[in-house]
Amino acid sequence: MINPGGTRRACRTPPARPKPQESAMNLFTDIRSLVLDSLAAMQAAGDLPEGLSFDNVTVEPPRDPAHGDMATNAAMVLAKPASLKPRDIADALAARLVADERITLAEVAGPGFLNLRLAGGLWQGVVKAALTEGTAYGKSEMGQGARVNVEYVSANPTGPLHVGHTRGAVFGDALASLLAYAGYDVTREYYINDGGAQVDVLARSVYLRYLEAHGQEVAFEDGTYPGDYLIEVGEALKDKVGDAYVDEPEEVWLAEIRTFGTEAMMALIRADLAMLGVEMDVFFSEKSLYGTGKIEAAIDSLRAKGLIYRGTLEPPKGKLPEDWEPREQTLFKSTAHGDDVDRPIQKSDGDWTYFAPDIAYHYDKVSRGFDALIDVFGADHGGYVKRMKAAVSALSDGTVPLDIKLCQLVKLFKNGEPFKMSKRAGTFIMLRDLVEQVGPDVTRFVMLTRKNDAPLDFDFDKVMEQSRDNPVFYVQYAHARVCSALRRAGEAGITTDDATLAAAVLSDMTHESELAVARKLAEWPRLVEIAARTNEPHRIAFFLYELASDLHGLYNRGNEESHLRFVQEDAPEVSQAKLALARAVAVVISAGLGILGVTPAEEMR
RNA sequence: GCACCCAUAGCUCAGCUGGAUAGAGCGCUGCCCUCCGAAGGCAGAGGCCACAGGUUCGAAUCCUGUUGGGUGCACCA
Repeated sequence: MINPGGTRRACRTPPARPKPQESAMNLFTDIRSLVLDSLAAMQAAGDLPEGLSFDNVTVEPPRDPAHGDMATNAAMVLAKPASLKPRDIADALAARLVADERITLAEVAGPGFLNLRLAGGLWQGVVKAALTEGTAYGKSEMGQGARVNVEYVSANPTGPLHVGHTRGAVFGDALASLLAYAGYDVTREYYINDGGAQVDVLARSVYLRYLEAHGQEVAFEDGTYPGDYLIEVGEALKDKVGDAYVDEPEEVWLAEIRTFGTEAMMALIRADLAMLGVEMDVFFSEKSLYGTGKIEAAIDSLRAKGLIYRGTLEPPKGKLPEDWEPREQTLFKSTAHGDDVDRPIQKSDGDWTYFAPDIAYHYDKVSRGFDALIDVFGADHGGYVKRMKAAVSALSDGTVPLDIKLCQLVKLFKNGEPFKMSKRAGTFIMLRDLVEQVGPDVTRFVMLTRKNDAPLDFDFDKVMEQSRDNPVFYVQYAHARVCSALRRAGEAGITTDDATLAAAVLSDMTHESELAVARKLAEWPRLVEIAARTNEPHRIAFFLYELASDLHGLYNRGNEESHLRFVQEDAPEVSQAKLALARAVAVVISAGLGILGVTPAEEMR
């Protein structure tokens, strides 16, 4: 619907073909290298002592663009270890920097900042990089191909996904894409909790629907799932086995129906995820850990490190549970790896606790050779973080970092009023309902406009609104605007393919509104690295919003100053220069939205 | 009682490895369509960055404590 073809073709941003040697263009790292080289030269000349660490030297965008294009803190960071005045270092550094053709001005400001003004040609380089590299402009090599496992969703296979799962699904998926973009080798993984008591409950619930399919009246008591989604599972079971289980006791059918039901639920969940555009690389079954010696192997590994023992835990402080009694259990000495108390891995009856298979699962991940693990949990699992980190630390001897990202709750609103969800009243909102109502793009983007650890208000009405109030439309509108301009230019007979635009001369691009856009574009590769380093994909969403804002500002400026317009029918070359910048914005928006899993609109309807 | 997360404009939120005069949106006030898409833009008002100490050239950011809110807390997942 968005993409009927024809002239809009020119606007699409295909993933750039892999380049021979990925020469990731990043103006900030380029200039930082220049600064470091200059500092080294100062050392060689005796202006700076030897043996200084330059690790804390940064080159970053200044808070106020009036200060310059970039700023470095080098003088302030080095003043103390070098026993020199910041001002003196800054002056000497400035003298060396301006000798480089890329730096037109370097002035000391404030407590010792060095503000840099860059040669105009550098902006041309940024635009050109975006146009020739396409959405690969901004890719980083910081990951160096390290293997990262991102586990997310991992909802129990007992029913369809609801809104709570949606946030984790979107977050995990965007994080995985972000890390891939930053040069990591990413595996997206889902842990199926198909080994515990809750799948027995599922099996019994399916059995009731099965009896119902045979015309029996059934009652859903406490401890069974009454959801309608099991009706067709019961019917499917009837189709498969006929009346074979109708009058049989649980021992006969439980195991098979458990498998049958779990598979049906996973099919449902996969379909839900597909609606959101989420595709996993690996579905890992908890059940596969049982009876295969895998749990025992993981525990043995810990035992070999002296971290398993028999003991009795202290009762929790404060309110004592009613039925508390001291028990001797098999414990994991998680306190040796930063946990608050040791954790039981076996119940008093000898069965494994839920923690044991989780240990085994993470042991498996470590064994598969991942360099880093990331778990995405709901905030209600916050109390679980320390023991899981302790387990991975112990299992990998501290060599494999585990980062656990907690996603806070999603609060639904309608017309500004909290939307109460109730399973009984049937007003519980499922992922499917949400996506069908507002679409995958809106769902995904909105879920990413908040830090993962901050609660999220999701207002059905606001999210459908097409205004600046709604960041999705705001960003997509910017992209569509560029597409529109390219279309019009095409109609005016101006050549607008990326290769032509990349060659356009931008030398007269001097207006502040244009420079603001160029600076923002230059910041993209840097932002990608920051977002990847912190595992925070929301930074991408905020960046895109700001980039869109700069683009809209420039566009509207063209209404007052016609020389800024993207399309000037009587001046094809000028148009191409303007369009090159605009098109570069579209490319970066396209790349950013690609990471978030949102399709860039070529036209607003 | 303990642990983890959070506290920034009237409201909803950004804020990078500690950096300059703390930024957006909404709402409020006033402007901009004979002008490339006004689904947009420009300008203005609005702050004790919860509080108190500490670290340092420099703290919304790091540390300690306090207050207020969320989540979790043996034998369930």
